Amino acid sequence: MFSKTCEYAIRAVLYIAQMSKNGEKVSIKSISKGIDSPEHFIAKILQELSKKGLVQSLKGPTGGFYLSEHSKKHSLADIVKAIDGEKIFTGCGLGIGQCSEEFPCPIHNDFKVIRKKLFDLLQKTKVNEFNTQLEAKLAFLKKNHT
Amino acid sequence: MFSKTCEYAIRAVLYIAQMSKNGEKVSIKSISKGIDSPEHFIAKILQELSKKGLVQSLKGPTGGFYLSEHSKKHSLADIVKAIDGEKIFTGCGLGIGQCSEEFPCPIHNDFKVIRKKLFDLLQKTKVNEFNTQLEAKLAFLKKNHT
DNA sequence: TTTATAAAAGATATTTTTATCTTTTATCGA
DNA sequence: TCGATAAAAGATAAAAATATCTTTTATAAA
Ligand code: FES
Ligand code: FES
Repeated sequence: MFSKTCEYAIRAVLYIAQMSKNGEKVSIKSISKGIDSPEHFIAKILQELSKKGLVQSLKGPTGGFYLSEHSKKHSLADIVKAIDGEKIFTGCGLGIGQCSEEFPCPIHNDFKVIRKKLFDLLQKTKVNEFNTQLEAKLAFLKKNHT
Repeated sequence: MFSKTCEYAIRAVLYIAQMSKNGEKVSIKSISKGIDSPEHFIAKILQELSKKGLVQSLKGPTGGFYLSEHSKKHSLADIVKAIDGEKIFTGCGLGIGQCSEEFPCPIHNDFKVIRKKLFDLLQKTKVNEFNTQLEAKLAFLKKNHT
């Protein structure tokens, strides 16, 4: 569905949202452990998200990643777009050049409904809305939640 | 959503279904043109689908690809499983080890609904059900339908 | 001001996906 | 039986995704 990079990205942002909710900053090491991803790889991904303004960061001691008030309101769709692009939301399910009503692929009519539902879900979901669930361990960001 | 390989695979099978509906056989060259895919690449993919019994083939002059009565009843989900595996139907949307009710990721509850809808759509759709639409040019398998 | 820290940036490596090319095998028709 | 045809099989190549390592820069605290 999403690229691995994108999966890591979403999990990282949700992790940062939870861990920084009272103004703390979160290190790459902590994120890497918290979402079970390769440390250097998630660093690269966060660099990209930082450039695009989806997360904030500060260098140096006591530095780390956090979310501005604005960034807390970003949606999961924003992250997917930043990493994987728009294809999943607007592209043809069978990969013909362009999705269009005029020259539809065979599954166009059914597929566009599902694609829309996926977009709506990701669009309405904001990155800071899972903080309490994560805190209460009612939701998880990695397999080994021990 | 699907890999490029999988997109080609589905389009190829739909093309074969249409072109071979009266017992004709379809060459790789024809398929490659009909769905606008690299000739050698679609050959490899069809080899795989043939091994797995999703399409039939015959070598030699007048040879080519076709669908047995049984193969005509296969679903798009069967093709997706054969090429991309089950991940898209059963895997976690955020890529944590396993999707489970017990240790769900934050989007689990919403995501599983969409994943299910996608599966149901692909499962109920059989490869031979677009023959007349394709014939009538009401649906297309490539961008340049000229 | 110096030192330690942590992210940014840049370079490199590995793996997987996508694509191409060549040789072999099966089958048909002459 | 022979030659042409078309897919199967195997080898190789190119591109993209994933991952790692090293150096640089910014920042804070001592
Ligand atoms: S044309 Fe294929 S999904 Fe719209
Ligand atoms: S655990 Fe993530 S989708 Fe079920």
